[in-house]
Amino acid sequence: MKAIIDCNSFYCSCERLFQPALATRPVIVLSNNDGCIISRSDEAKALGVEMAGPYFKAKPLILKHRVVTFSSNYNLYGDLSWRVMETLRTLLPPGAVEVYSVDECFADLGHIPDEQLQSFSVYLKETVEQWTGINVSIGVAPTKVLSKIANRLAKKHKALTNCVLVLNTKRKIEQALQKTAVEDIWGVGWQYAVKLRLYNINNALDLSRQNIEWAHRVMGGVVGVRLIRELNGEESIAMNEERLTKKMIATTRMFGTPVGTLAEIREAIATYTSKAAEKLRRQHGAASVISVFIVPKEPPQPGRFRHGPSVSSYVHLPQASSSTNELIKPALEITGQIFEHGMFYKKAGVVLSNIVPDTSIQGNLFTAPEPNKNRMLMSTIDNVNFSMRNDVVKFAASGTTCNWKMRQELRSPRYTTRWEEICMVN
DNA sequence: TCTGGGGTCCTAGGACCC
DNA sequence: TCTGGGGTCCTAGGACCC
Repeated sequence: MKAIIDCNSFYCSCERLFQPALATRPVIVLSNNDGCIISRSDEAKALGVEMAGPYFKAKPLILKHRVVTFSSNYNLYGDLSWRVMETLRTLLPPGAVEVYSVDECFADLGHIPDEQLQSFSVYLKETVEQWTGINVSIGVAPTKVLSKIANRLAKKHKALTNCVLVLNTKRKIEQALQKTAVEDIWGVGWQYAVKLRLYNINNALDLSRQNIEWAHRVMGGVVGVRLIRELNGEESIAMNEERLTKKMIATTRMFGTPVGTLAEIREAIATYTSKAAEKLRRQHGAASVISVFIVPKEPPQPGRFRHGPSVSSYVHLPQASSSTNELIKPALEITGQIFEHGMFYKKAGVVLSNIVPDTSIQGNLFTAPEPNKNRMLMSTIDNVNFSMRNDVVKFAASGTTCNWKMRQELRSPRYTTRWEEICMVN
Protein backbone atom coordinates (compact mmCIF):
# COMPACT_ATOMS: atom_id res chain seq x y z
CA MET A 1 0.00 0.00 0.00
CA LYS A 2 1.04 3.56 -0.70
CA ALA A 3 0.49 6.60 1.43
CA ILE A 4 0.61 10.25 0.55
CA ILE A 5 1.32 12.55 3.42
CA ASP A 6 0.46 16.14 2.73
CA CYS A 7 0.83 19.22 4.95
CA ASN A 8 -2.42 21.12 5.44
CA SER A 9 -2.32 24.66 3.98
CA PHE A 10 1.42 24.31 4.30
CA TYR A 11 2.67 27.89 3.93
CA CYS A 12 -0.09 29.22 6.16
CA SER A 13 0.69 26.58 8.77
CA CYS A 14 4.33 27.66 8.76
CA GLU A 15 3.36 31.27 9.41
CA ARG A 16 0.96 30.29 12.19
CA LEU A 17 3.55 28.17 13.90
CA PHE A 18 5.41 31.30 14.96
CA GLN A 19 2.32 33.41 15.49
CA PRO A 20 -0.09 31.17 17.39
CA ALA A 21 -2.49 34.08 17.80
CA LEU A 22 -3.36 33.55 14.14
CA ALA A 23 -4.57 29.99 14.73
CA THR A 24 -8.22 30.84 14.21
CA ARG A 25 -7.82 33.83 11.90
CA PRO A 26 -8.09 33.59 8.12
CA VAL A 27 -4.54 33.59 6.71
CA ILE A 28 -3.16 33.65 3.16
CA VAL A 29 0.33 33.59 1.62
CA LEU A 30 1.19 35.33 -1.64
CA SER A 31 3.45 34.24 -4.50
CA ASN A 32 6.66 36.06 -5.32
CA ASN A 33 6.13 39.66 -6.25
CA ASP A 34 2.96 39.52 -4.15
CA GLY A 35 1.21 38.51 -7.35
CA CYS A 36 -1.30 35.82 -6.50
CA ILE A 37 -2.56 33.72 -3.63
CA ILE A 38 -0.78 30.39 -3.22
CA SER A 39 -1.84 29.18 0.21
CA ARG A 40 -5.05 29.67 2.19
CA SER A 41 -6.10 28.59 5.65
CA ASP A 42 -9.48 26.87 5.98
CA GLU A 43 -10.95 30.11 7.29
CA ALA A 44 -9.75 31.98 4.20
CA LYS A 45 -11.16 29.26 1.94
CA ALA A 46 -14.50 29.54 3.70
CA LEU A 47 -14.57 33.28 2.98
CA GLY A 48 -14.29 32.49 -0.72
CA VAL A 49 -10.70 33.62 -1.29
CA GLU A 50 -9.67 31.76 -4.44
CA MET A 51 -6.57 29.63 -4.89
CA ALA A 52 -4.09 31.07 -7.40
CA GLY A 53 -6.28 34.10 -7.81
CA PRO A 54 -4.60 37.47 -8.26
CA TYR A 55 -4.04 39.33 -5.01
CA PHE A 56 -5.26 42.68 -6.24
CA LYS A 57 -8.64 41.21 -7.21
CA ALA A 58 -9.14 39.52 -3.87
CA LYS A 59 -8.03 42.59 -1.94
CA PRO A 60 -11.48 44.02 -1.15
CA LEU A 61 -12.54 40.68 0.34
CA ILE A 62 -9.26 40.40 2.21
CA LEU A 63 -9.57 43.85 3.75
CA LYS A 64 -13.22 43.40 4.60
CA HIS A 65 -12.59 40.22 6.59
CA ARG A 66 -9.19 41.28 7.89
CA VAL A 67 -7.47 38.28 6.31
CA VAL A 68 -3.89 38.13 7.57
CA THR A 69 -1.62 38.28 4.52
CA PHE A 70 2.02 37.23 4.11
CA SER A 71 4.54 37.46 1.28
CA SER A 72 6.19 34.10 0.70
CA ASN A 73 9.12 33.23 2.95
CA TYR A 74 10.80 30.30 1.27
CA ASN A 75 13.65 30.08 3.78
CA LEU A 76 11.13 29.35 6.50
CA TYR A 77 9.01 26.92 4.47
CA GLY A 78 12.05 25.05 3.17
CA ASP A 79 13.38 24.47 6.65
CA LEU A 80 10.05 23.33 8.10
CA SER A 81 9.53 21.06 5.09
CA TRP A 82 12.87 19.44 5.84
CA ARG A 83 11.80 18.83 9.45
CA VAL A 84 8.58 17.13 8.37
CA MET A 85 10.38 14.89 5.88
CA GLU A 86 13.11 13.99 8.36
CA THR A 87 10.49 13.02 10.92
CA LEU A 88 8.85 10.68 8.42
CA ARG A 89 12.20 9.19 7.40
CA THR A 90 12.79 8.43 11.07
CA LEU A 91 9.46 6.62 11.39
CA LEU A 92 9.68 4.58 8.18
CA PRO A 93 12.17 2.06 6.76
CA PRO A 94 15.11 3.40 4.73
CA GLY A 95 14.07 4.31 1.21
CA ALA A 96 10.34 4.16 1.95
CA VAL A 97 9.87 7.93 1.74
CA GLU A 98 9.75 9.72 -1.59
CA VAL A 99 9.60 13.49 -1.29
CA TYR A 100 7.25 14.70 -3.98
CA SER A 101 7.07 18.42 -3.33
CA VAL A 102 7.79 20.92 -0.60
CA ASP A 103 4.67 19.90 1.31
CA GLU A 104 4.02 16.27 0.45
CA CYS A 105 5.65 12.90 0.15
CA PHE A 106 4.74 9.36 -0.80
CA ALA A 107 5.50 6.52 1.56
CA ASP A 108 5.61 2.80 0.91
CA LEU A 109 3.61 1.05 3.63
CA GLY A 110 4.28 -2.43 2.27
CA HIS A 111 5.59 -3.52 5.65
CA ILE A 112 2.38 -2.67 7.53
CA PRO A 113 -0.31 -5.40 7.89
CA ASP A 114 -3.63 -4.45 6.38
CA GLU A 115 -5.50 -4.24 9.69
CA GLN A 116 -2.93 -1.83 11.11
CA LEU A 117 -2.90 0.66 8.23
CA GLN A 118 -5.38 2.97 9.92
CA SER A 119 -3.69 3.05 13.31
CA PHE A 120 -0.21 3.33 11.82
CA SER A 121 -1.29 6.28 9.66
CA VAL A 122 -2.73 8.00 12.70
CA TYR A 123 0.54 7.38 14.51
CA LEU A 124 2.50 8.97 11.62
CA LYS A 125 0.22 11.96 11.59
CA GLU A 126 0.33 12.54 15.33
CA THR A 127 4.09 12.17 15.54
CA VAL A 128 4.72 14.64 12.73
CA GLU A 129 2.36 17.11 14.35
CA GLN A 130 3.94 16.72 17.74
CA TRP A 131 7.52 16.96 16.54
CA THR A 132 7.13 19.77 13.99
CA GLY A 133 3.89 21.58 14.78
CA ILE A 134 2.70 21.15 11.20
CA ASN A 135 -0.64 19.42 10.60
CA VAL A 136 -0.81 16.76 7.90
CA SER A 137 -3.40 14.68 6.06
CA ILE A 138 -2.77 11.10 5.01
CA GLY A 139 -4.35 9.07 2.23
CA VAL A 140 -3.60 5.37 1.91
CA ALA A 141 -4.48 3.10 -1.05
CA PRO A 142 -2.98 0.46 -3.37
CA THR A 143 -1.56 2.99 -5.88
CA LYS A 144 -0.26 6.54 -5.92
CA VAL A 145 -3.22 7.89 -7.89
CA LEU A 146 -5.68 6.24 -5.50
CA SER A 147 -3.80 7.49 -2.45
CA LYS A 148 -4.04 11.04 -3.82
CA ILE A 149 -7.78 10.52 -4.12
CA ALA A 150 -7.91 9.21 -0.55
CA ASN A 151 -5.91 12.19 0.67
CA ARG A 152 -8.18 14.67 -1.03
CA LEU A 153 -11.26 13.13 0.55
CA ALA A 154 -9.56 12.95 3.95
CA LYS A 155 -8.98 16.70 3.79
CA LYS A 156 -12.37 17.49 2.39
CA HIS A 157 -14.22 15.66 5.15
CA LYS A 158 -12.00 16.52 8.09
CA ALA A 159 -14.70 16.08 10.71
CA LEU A 160 -15.39 12.56 9.51
CA THR A 161 -11.89 11.33 8.79
CA ASN A 162 -9.72 13.36 11.13
CA CYS A 163 -7.47 13.81 8.08
CA VAL A 164 -6.67 10.12 7.65
CA LEU A 165 -8.39 7.92 5.05
CA VAL A 166 -7.43 4.35 4.15
CA LEU A 167 -8.92 2.79 1.00
CA ASN A 168 -8.21 -0.89 1.35
CA THR A 169 -11.32 -2.60 0.03
CA LYS A 170 -12.89 -2.65 -3.42
CA ARG A 171 -16.06 -1.09 -2.01
CA LYS A 172 -14.30 1.81 -0.34
CA ILE A 173 -12.29 2.48 -3.48
CA GLU A 174 -15.37 2.54 -5.70
CA GLN A 175 -17.17 4.91 -3.38
CA ALA A 176 -14.17 7.22 -3.34
CA LEU A 177 -13.88 7.13 -7.13
CA GLN A 178 -17.51 8.03 -7.49
CA LYS A 179 -17.10 11.05 -5.23
CA THR A 180 -14.14 12.38 -7.21
CA ALA A 181 -14.80 14.59 -10.22
CA VAL A 182 -12.51 14.01 -13.22
CA GLU A 183 -10.78 17.35 -12.84
CA ASP A 184 -9.82 16.43 -9.28
CA ILE A 185 -7.85 13.37 -10.35
CA TRP A 186 -4.08 13.65 -10.08
CA GLY A 187 -2.84 13.78 -13.68
CA VAL A 188 -6.01 15.23 -15.18
CA GLY A 189 -5.48 18.90 -15.89
CA TRP A 190 -7.74 21.52 -17.25
CA GLN A 191 -7.54 20.40 -20.88
CA TYR A 192 -8.11 16.70 -20.35
CA ALA A 193 -10.99 17.48 -18.01
CA VAL A 194 -12.82 19.35 -20.76
CA LYS A 195 -12.20 16.50 -23.15
CA LEU A 196 -13.37 13.83 -20.72
CA ARG A 197 -16.54 15.73 -19.93
CA LEU A 198 -17.29 15.76 -23.66
CA TYR A 199 -17.13 11.97 -23.62
CA ASN A 200 -19.55 12.08 -20.68
CA ILE A 201 -16.87 10.86 -18.31
CA ASN A 202 -17.60 12.87 -15.21
CA ASN A 203 -16.02 11.15 -12.24
CA ALA A 204 -13.08 8.91 -11.47
CA LEU A 205 -15.24 5.80 -11.50
CA ASP A 206 -16.37 6.55 -15.06
CA LEU A 207 -12.76 7.03 -16.09
CA SER A 208 -11.59 3.84 -14.41
CA ARG A 209 -14.02 1.86 -16.59
CA GLN A 210 -12.59 3.04 -19.90
CA ASN A 211 -10.44 0.61 -21.78
CA ILE A 212 -6.70 0.90 -22.28
CA GLU A 213 -6.70 1.40 -26.06
CA TRP A 214 -9.13 4.27 -25.70
CA ALA A 215 -6.94 5.86 -23.04
CA HIS A 216 -3.90 5.53 -25.24
CA ARG A 217 -5.64 7.25 -28.11
CA VAL A 218 -7.42 10.02 -26.21
CA MET A 219 -5.26 10.79 -23.20
CA GLY A 220 -1.72 11.33 -24.38
CA GLY A 221 -0.48 7.78 -24.93
CA VAL A 222 1.18 6.03 -22.04
CA VAL A 223 0.16 8.77 -19.63
CA GLY A 224 -3.50 7.89 -20.03
CA VAL A 225 -2.84 4.16 -19.92
CA ARG A 226 -1.00 4.47 -16.62
CA LEU A 227 -3.74 6.59 -15.16
CA ILE A 228 -6.48 4.04 -15.95
CA ARG A 229 -4.37 1.23 -14.53
CA GLU A 230 -3.66 3.13 -11.34
CA LEU A 231 -7.36 3.89 -10.88
CA ASN A 232 -7.97 0.15 -11.07
CA GLY A 233 -5.50 -0.56 -8.32
CA GLU A 234 -2.73 -1.73 -10.63
CA GLU A 235 0.53 -0.07 -9.67
CA SER A 236 1.86 1.75 -12.75
CA ILE A 237 3.61 4.75 -11.26
CA ALA A 238 6.41 3.26 -9.24
CA MET A 239 7.95 4.66 -6.10
CA ASN A 240 11.02 6.57 -7.21
CA GLU A 241 14.44 6.75 -5.80
CA GLU A 242 14.96 9.92 -3.90
CA ARG A 243 16.02 12.29 -6.67
CA LEU A 244 19.12 14.07 -5.51
CA THR A 245 20.08 15.78 -8.73
CA LYS A 246 17.83 17.85 -10.91
CA LYS A 247 17.92 17.64 -14.69
CA MET A 248 17.33 21.31 -15.13
CA ILE A 249 17.73 24.28 -12.84
CA ALA A 250 15.88 27.52 -13.37
CA THR A 251 15.80 30.91 -11.74
CA THR A 252 13.07 33.13 -13.10
CA ARG A 253 11.30 36.15 -11.68
CA MET A 254 8.72 38.74 -12.41
CA PHE A 255 10.11 42.24 -12.07
CA GLY A 256 8.72 44.53 -9.39
CA THR A 257 7.94 47.04 -12.13
CA PRO A 258 8.43 46.70 -15.91
CA VAL A 259 12.00 47.21 -17.06
CA GLY A 260 13.00 48.97 -20.27
CA THR A 261 16.79 49.25 -20.29
CA LEU A 262 19.36 46.67 -21.29
CA ALA A 263 21.52 47.60 -18.30
CA GLU A 264 18.81 46.65 -15.83
CA ILE A 265 17.92 43.42 -17.61
CA ARG A 266 21.61 42.49 -17.63
CA GLU A 267 21.79 43.02 -13.87
CA ALA A 268 18.77 40.81 -13.34
CA ILE A 269 20.12 38.08 -15.64
CA ALA A 270 23.51 38.17 -13.92
CA THR A 271 21.80 37.85 -10.54
CA TYR A 272 19.59 34.94 -11.67
CA THR A 273 22.59 33.21 -13.23
CA SER A 274 24.45 33.48 -9.91
CA LYS A 275 21.49 31.98 -8.07
CA ALA A 276 21.06 29.15 -10.57
CA ALA A 277 24.79 28.38 -10.49
CA GLU A 278 24.65 28.26 -6.71
CA LYS A 279 21.85 25.66 -6.86
CA LEU A 280 23.89 23.77 -9.45
CA ARG A 281 26.96 23.62 -7.20
CA ARG A 282 24.85 22.51 -4.27
CA GLN A 283 24.06 19.31 -6.16
CA HIS A 284 27.66 19.03 -7.42
CA GLY A 285 26.53 19.46 -11.00
CA ALA A 286 27.85 21.23 -14.05
CA ALA A 287 25.71 22.42 -16.94
CA SER A 288 26.58 22.65 -20.61
CA VAL A 289 23.49 24.43 -21.87
CA ILE A 290 22.37 27.82 -20.65
CA SER A 291 19.25 29.55 -21.89
CA VAL A 292 17.87 32.96 -21.15
CA PHE A 293 14.37 34.27 -21.73
CA ILE A 294 12.63 37.60 -21.29
CA VAL A 295 8.91 38.28 -21.40
CA PRO A 296 7.68 41.57 -22.90
CA LYS A 297 4.98 43.48 -21.10
CA GLU A 298 1.77 43.56 -23.07
CA PRO A 299 -1.39 45.57 -22.78
CA PRO A 300 -3.93 43.64 -20.70
CA GLN A 301 -6.14 41.29 -22.71
CA PRO A 302 -9.78 40.62 -21.97
CA GLY A 303 -10.67 37.08 -20.96
CA ARG A 304 -8.54 34.50 -19.26
CA PHE A 305 -5.18 35.80 -18.08
CA ARG A 306 -2.07 34.41 -19.68
CA HIS A 307 1.50 35.54 -20.05
CA GLY A 308 2.49 36.71 -23.49
CA PRO A 309 5.07 34.77 -25.47
CA SER A 310 8.62 34.93 -24.23
CA VAL A 311 11.74 35.68 -26.25
CA SER A 312 14.54 33.23 -25.64
CA SER A 313 17.77 31.76 -26.89
CA TYR A 314 20.40 29.36 -25.63
CA VAL A 315 24.02 28.33 -26.11
CA HIS A 316 25.94 25.10 -25.74
CA LEU A 317 29.06 25.68 -23.70
CA PRO A 318 32.27 24.08 -24.95
CA GLN A 319 32.56 22.46 -21.54
CA ALA A 320 30.10 21.88 -18.72
CA SER A 321 30.61 24.38 -15.93
CA SER A 322 29.29 25.41 -12.55
CA SER A 323 31.31 28.59 -12.17
CA THR A 324 29.23 31.72 -11.97
CA ASN A 325 31.73 33.74 -13.96
CA GLU A 326 31.81 31.17 -16.79
CA LEU A 327 28.02 31.12 -16.93
CA ILE A 328 27.37 34.86 -16.65
CA LYS A 329 29.36 35.65 -19.78
CA PRO A 330 27.25 33.64 -22.25
CA ALA A 331 24.06 34.57 -20.37
CA LEU A 332 24.74 38.25 -20.92
CA GLU A 333 25.62 37.67 -24.56
CA ILE A 334 22.26 36.01 -25.11
CA THR A 335 20.56 38.85 -23.26
CA GLY A 336 22.10 41.36 -25.63
CA GLN A 337 20.85 39.35 -28.61
CA ILE A 338 17.25 39.00 -27.51
CA PHE A 339 16.73 42.43 -25.95
CA GLU A 340 14.94 44.98 -28.10
CA HIS A 341 15.29 48.67 -27.42
CA GLY A 342 12.06 50.50 -26.80
CA MET A 343 10.39 47.40 -25.33
CA PHE A 344 9.44 46.96 -21.71
CA TYR A 345 9.78 43.59 -20.03
CA LYS A 346 7.98 42.14 -17.00
CA LYS A 347 9.83 38.91 -16.39
CA ALA A 348 13.13 37.19 -17.12
CA GLY A 349 14.77 33.88 -16.39
CA VAL A 350 17.84 31.72 -16.70
CA VAL A 351 17.68 27.95 -17.22
CA LEU A 352 20.63 25.58 -16.88
CA SER A 353 20.34 22.15 -18.47
CA ASN A 354 22.35 19.19 -19.80
CA ILE A 355 23.50 18.75 -16.25
CA VAL A 356 26.29 16.27 -15.50
CA PRO A 357 28.08 15.45 -12.27
CA ASP A 358 30.94 17.84 -11.67
CA THR A 359 33.70 15.34 -11.06
CA SER A 360 36.44 17.92 -11.12
CA ILE A 361 35.36 19.10 -7.68
CA GLN A 362 36.74 15.88 -6.27
CA GLY A 363 39.56 15.09 -8.69
CA ASN A 364 41.51 18.23 -7.92
CA LEU A 365 44.99 16.70 -8.04
CA PHE A 366 45.02 15.99 -11.78
CA THR A 367 42.74 18.65 -13.17
CA ALA A 368 43.99 21.75 -14.87
CA PRO A 369 44.71 24.54 -12.43
CA GLU A 370 42.40 27.11 -14.02
CA PRO A 371 39.01 25.40 -13.50
CA ASN A 372 40.15 24.32 -10.10
CA LYS A 373 40.83 27.89 -9.08
CA ASN A 374 37.30 28.72 -10.10
CA ARG A 375 35.86 25.89 -8.04
CA MET A 376 37.71 27.05 -4.98
CA LEU A 377 36.66 30.63 -5.54
CA MET A 378 33.07 29.47 -5.98
CA SER A 379 32.95 27.34 -2.87
CA THR A 380 34.50 30.19 -0.87
CA ILE A 381 31.80 32.55 -2.10
CA ASP A 382 29.10 29.97 -1.36
CA ASN A 383 30.41 29.52 2.14
CA VAL A 384 30.54 33.22 2.87
CA ASN A 385 27.07 33.80 1.47
CA PHE A 386 25.65 30.85 3.34
CA SER A 387 27.12 31.63 6.72
CA MET A 388 26.72 35.40 6.70
CA ARG A 389 23.94 36.79 4.56
CA ASN A 390 22.75 36.09 1.06
CA ASP A 391 24.66 38.06 -1.56
CA VAL A 392 27.31 39.52 0.75
CA VAL A 393 29.69 38.53 -2.01
CA LYS A 394 28.48 38.83 -5.57
CA PHE A 395 29.65 39.57 -9.09
CA ALA A 396 29.74 43.17 -10.24
CA ALA A 397 27.49 42.35 -13.20
CA SER A 398 24.67 41.73 -10.74
CA GLY A 399 24.62 45.44 -10.03
CA THR A 400 23.78 47.29 -6.88
CA THR A 401 20.70 49.33 -7.71
CA CYS A 402 18.26 46.53 -8.45
CA ASN A 403 15.28 48.60 -9.50
CA TRP A 404 13.91 45.38 -10.98
CA LYS A 405 13.73 43.51 -7.68
CA MET A 406 10.45 41.89 -6.87
CA ARG A 407 7.98 43.21 -4.38
CA GLN A 408 7.78 41.38 -1.10
CA GLU A 409 6.21 43.71 1.34
CA LEU A 410 4.69 41.38 3.88
CA ARG A 411 7.37 38.78 4.55
CA SER A 412 7.64 37.30 8.03
CA PRO A 413 11.02 36.82 9.76
CA ARG A 414 13.14 33.83 8.76
CA TYR A 415 12.78 32.42 12.28
CA THR A 416 14.63 29.16 11.82
CA THR A 417 17.45 29.98 9.42
CA ARG A 418 18.76 33.45 10.46
CA TRP A 419 20.16 34.20 13.87
CA GLU A 420 19.14 37.86 13.62
CA GLU A 421 15.54 36.85 12.98
CA ILE A 422 15.13 34.13 15.57
CA CYS A 423 11.82 34.01 17.42
CA MET A 424 11.90 36.03 20.66
CA VAL A 425 9.84 35.07 23.70
CA ASN A 426 9.28 37.87 26.17
C1' DT B 1 -1.74 49.78 -11.72
C1' DC B 2 -1.29 44.93 -9.95
C1' DT B 3 -1.94 37.50 -12.22
C1' DG B 4 4.46 32.94 -9.18
C1' DG B 5 8.37 29.84 -9.65
C1' DG B 6 10.34 25.52 -10.48
C1' DG B 7 10.07 21.18 -12.04
C1' DT B 8 8.96 16.33 -14.78
C1' DC B 9 7.65 13.35 -18.48
C1' DC B 10 5.96 12.39 -23.04
C1' DT B 11 5.26 12.81 -28.13
C1' DA B 12 5.96 14.21 -32.76
C1' DG B 13 8.88 15.18 -36.19
C1' DG B 14 13.34 16.11 -38.34
C1' DA B 15 18.04 14.61 -39.33
C1' DC B 16 20.76 11.07 -40.00
C1' DC B 17 22.33 6.18 -40.47
C1' DC B 18 22.68 1.59 -42.85
C1' DT C 1 18.07 9.06 -62.02
C1' DC C 2 15.36 5.72 -60.02
C1' DT C 3 14.45 3.41 -55.00
C1' DG C 4 12.92 0.63 -48.77
C1' DG C 5 12.42 -0.21 -44.34
C1' DG C 6 13.96 0.19 -40.40
C1' DG C 7 16.45 2.34 -36.52
C1' DT C 8 18.50 6.07 -33.29
C1' DC C 9 19.13 10.53 -31.51
C1' DC C 10 17.85 15.13 -30.73
C1' DT C 11 14.78 19.09 -30.01
C1' DA C 12 10.62 21.75 -29.45
C1' DG C 13 6.53 21.99 -27.47
C1' DG C 14 2.55 20.23 -24.82
C1' DA C 15 0.53 18.77 -20.59
C1' DC C 16 0.72 18.33 -16.04
C1' DC C 17 2.12 18.91 -11.02
C1' DC C 18 2.57 21.71 -6.56
